[in-house]
Amino acid sequence: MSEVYNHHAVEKKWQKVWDDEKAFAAKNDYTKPKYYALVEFPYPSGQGLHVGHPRPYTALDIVARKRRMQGYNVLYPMGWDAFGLPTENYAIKNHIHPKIVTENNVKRFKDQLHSLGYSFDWDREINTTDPGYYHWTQWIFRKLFEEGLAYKKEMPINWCTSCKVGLANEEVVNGVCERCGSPVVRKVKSEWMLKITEYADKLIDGLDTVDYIERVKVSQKNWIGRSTGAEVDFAIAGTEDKLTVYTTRCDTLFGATYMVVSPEHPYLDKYKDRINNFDAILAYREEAAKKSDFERSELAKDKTGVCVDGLLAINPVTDEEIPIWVSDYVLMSYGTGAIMAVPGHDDRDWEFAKKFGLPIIQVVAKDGEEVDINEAAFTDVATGVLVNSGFITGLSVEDAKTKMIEFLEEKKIGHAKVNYKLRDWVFSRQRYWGEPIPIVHCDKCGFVSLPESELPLLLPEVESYEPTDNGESPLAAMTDWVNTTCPCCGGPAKRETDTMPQWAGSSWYFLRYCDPTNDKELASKEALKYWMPVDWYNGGMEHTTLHLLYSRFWHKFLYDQGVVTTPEPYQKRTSHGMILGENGEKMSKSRGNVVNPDDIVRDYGADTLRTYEMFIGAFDLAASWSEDGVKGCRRFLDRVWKLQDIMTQDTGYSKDLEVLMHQTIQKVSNDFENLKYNTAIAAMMALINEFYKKNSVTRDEYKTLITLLNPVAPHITEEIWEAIGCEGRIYQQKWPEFDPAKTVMSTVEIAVQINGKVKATLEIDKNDPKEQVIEAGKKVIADKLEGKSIVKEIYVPGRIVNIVVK
RNA sequence: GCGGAAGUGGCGGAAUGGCAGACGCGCAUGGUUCAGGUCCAUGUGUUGGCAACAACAUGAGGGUUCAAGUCCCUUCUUCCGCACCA
Repeated sequence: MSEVYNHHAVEKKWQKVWDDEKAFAAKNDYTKPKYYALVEFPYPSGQGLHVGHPRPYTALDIVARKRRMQGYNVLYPMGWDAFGLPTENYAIKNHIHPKIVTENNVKRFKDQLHSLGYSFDWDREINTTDPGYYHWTQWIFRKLFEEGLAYKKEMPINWCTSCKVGLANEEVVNGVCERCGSPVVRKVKSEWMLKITEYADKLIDGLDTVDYIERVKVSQKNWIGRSTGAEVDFAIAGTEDKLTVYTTRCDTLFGATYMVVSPEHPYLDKYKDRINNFDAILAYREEAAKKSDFERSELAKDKTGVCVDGLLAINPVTDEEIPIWVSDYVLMSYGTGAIMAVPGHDDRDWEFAKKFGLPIIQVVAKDGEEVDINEAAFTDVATGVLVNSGFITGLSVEDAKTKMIEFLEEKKIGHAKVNYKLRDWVFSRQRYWGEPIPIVHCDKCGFVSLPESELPLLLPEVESYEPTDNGESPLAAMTDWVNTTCPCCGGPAKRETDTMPQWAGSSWYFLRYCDPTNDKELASKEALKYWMPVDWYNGGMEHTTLHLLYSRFWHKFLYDQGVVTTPEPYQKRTSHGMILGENGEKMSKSRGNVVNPDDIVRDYGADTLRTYEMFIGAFDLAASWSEDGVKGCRRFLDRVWKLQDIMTQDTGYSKDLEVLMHQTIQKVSNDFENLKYNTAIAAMMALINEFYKKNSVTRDEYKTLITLLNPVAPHITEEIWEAIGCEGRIYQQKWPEFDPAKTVMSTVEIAVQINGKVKATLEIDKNDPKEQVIEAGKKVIADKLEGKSIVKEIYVPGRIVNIVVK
């Protein structure tokens, strides 16, 4: 009899063996076929690993282990995204240097990951806070600056009142700080910006060349928000100036009965002498400025505005004078900050016109039906036909747009135009624990980047990491660090004191894994050429419009610079669902439903945790934790272990299980590729149930089973491999193969139906001809066919006979 | 409002248009055990029936089809993004 399976001893034993053997180190042999599997590297928080982490890590560990068994040179690396606010806040509170906090957290995370038996190549471990790493983060920033893609701009930013730091739009959630939940207000500050908008088209178009799950592509496209339309100039009566608007519906130009400009529109100041109610407009602008973006949109239902008294615009196709209004529903940050209002055919304009009694006229009618535009705006593009619109009357909306653009371009009063919702990326943070921005400001030369030889620019030691109330980084107080000389003219200059956002280090880390210790370049050309692109990248949906988009942007920039050799960083992107608490709610301390993976590893073992997290449900959907489910997986592994007691020394597969063996190999192989880990494990459970039913398993059947199971439960299968006296290590074995011809039984049981309802079953040979099977089927249900007339007979090979009767 | 995902037993969840509920949990009965736990066997969608069996079942309502959880239309609910983007 085999001993009871002792996960403590077995797991420790094999983890040490794998370490000693450097079992999972990627080889620098660039002649072998490669496979690069990647999971998002964690932020080493003080809480330690969460049971959510192992889900994606295990999934790609399975892929990585399987690929090695298939003969690939596999790169499956891990590292630490270690700059960031929680560490800094902890450091401030406990008076410990963030570097020490990070070291402690990393150690804890690493121990935890190690205890789970992942096949990471720890020789390639990276840490974004390591100067040898952020050297190259700064190098890329420098390059962005040199190419004009990094610029400093005075602008209203999202300011977190508690973190005392500016946030990117992506980091503001429902008007509060994504991280701490404190309110976010607008504050004008001078910030470093990255021109991600320059890459908007490339970021959209590149999506057609990669294998990402559909919802990731859709969200990135929506976030970038490309819209095609036209810019149109409206003359301002009595001036030489034009008020330019952006519209996606230039076909409705004849229906523009007024205009609206954003409260911040520069023309308001330019023409203040002509505006009779300028005080009212200033008051309105102040009101609007006080509101955060969130409040503006929260109050969206109730439109507000002021008419600009003294300025009139001229509709360029009707030549009629129309009023100009100011309203905060027009955003200065999108389009031109001004719109033409077509209340008949735009819901927002309609609402505004109703409220302020502005004229609503119809210029689009529904094809063949009456529409009452006094009841609601008519906005349907598909069925719209132009009316009351001069030279475009009678055309469809699409045709009218084309014709109108031709007209505008000919008259030089407008042109086709593409706009994006995407904004440039606010790239500076007023914090200590981030990469210093390698720029100095010189009164004579302006902003100057540090020469490459001065990189890395080390983060200096400071006395206090507290952010300052005036919004300056703690670095600003270090005058002897701040004051420097200009690399350009040698005169006095000041260093930039803001640091980079957390997203900087993670925007290129996958490149560093290819060549992690290189001190001459971010990675050698050779290494990049061999390893890139990442073949399979799995990560959270929450990063779709943040890290995933940012890193694609940086990578495309580096591609344009000739630094990397592929236009896209990731060939395939998948996403895992969240692990919820037992009660189906999100795990959180306050809900008291947090499960610590250490406890599970201690009580049931790493293999059980891995198996359970893969078995819990469809990989891409959220799943609730269940301790009973964990026990079930442990029971399965125990049953795999105890197969040793019924193993025979027979070779090959036994006759009666041969088909099932081949089917299982096929199913497990396919399911591992298609994120269907749960059904792969179910298939292995079903297989061992058959072994137990027979009360025997041949040596080869057992070897195949544990080889299939090895990527999921690497420790126990390694131990069994050794215990039953097999040569070498199981991780070095070849992935089992199946013979497609042997995945089908020669005899099958089919269902016999009358009118689609099963009435009997029938054993047939799969090669029996159709007529013979139908006859046999009719025979089985002969009594039920009496007195009925047969209308139709259907045979689905190997599945069903259906007799249709009246 | 727009976009995305999901609604199937007591629970987690399976089902290239072809026998709905694989696999697991839980539960029930029996066995092993001094006992509890473990482990083993059998059963387990609902309703009716001693039974064989029959009828009903994939959020709701229609449709296509010999055949629908799956395809089409209408509709309800939940979750997650985005949200005055002209």
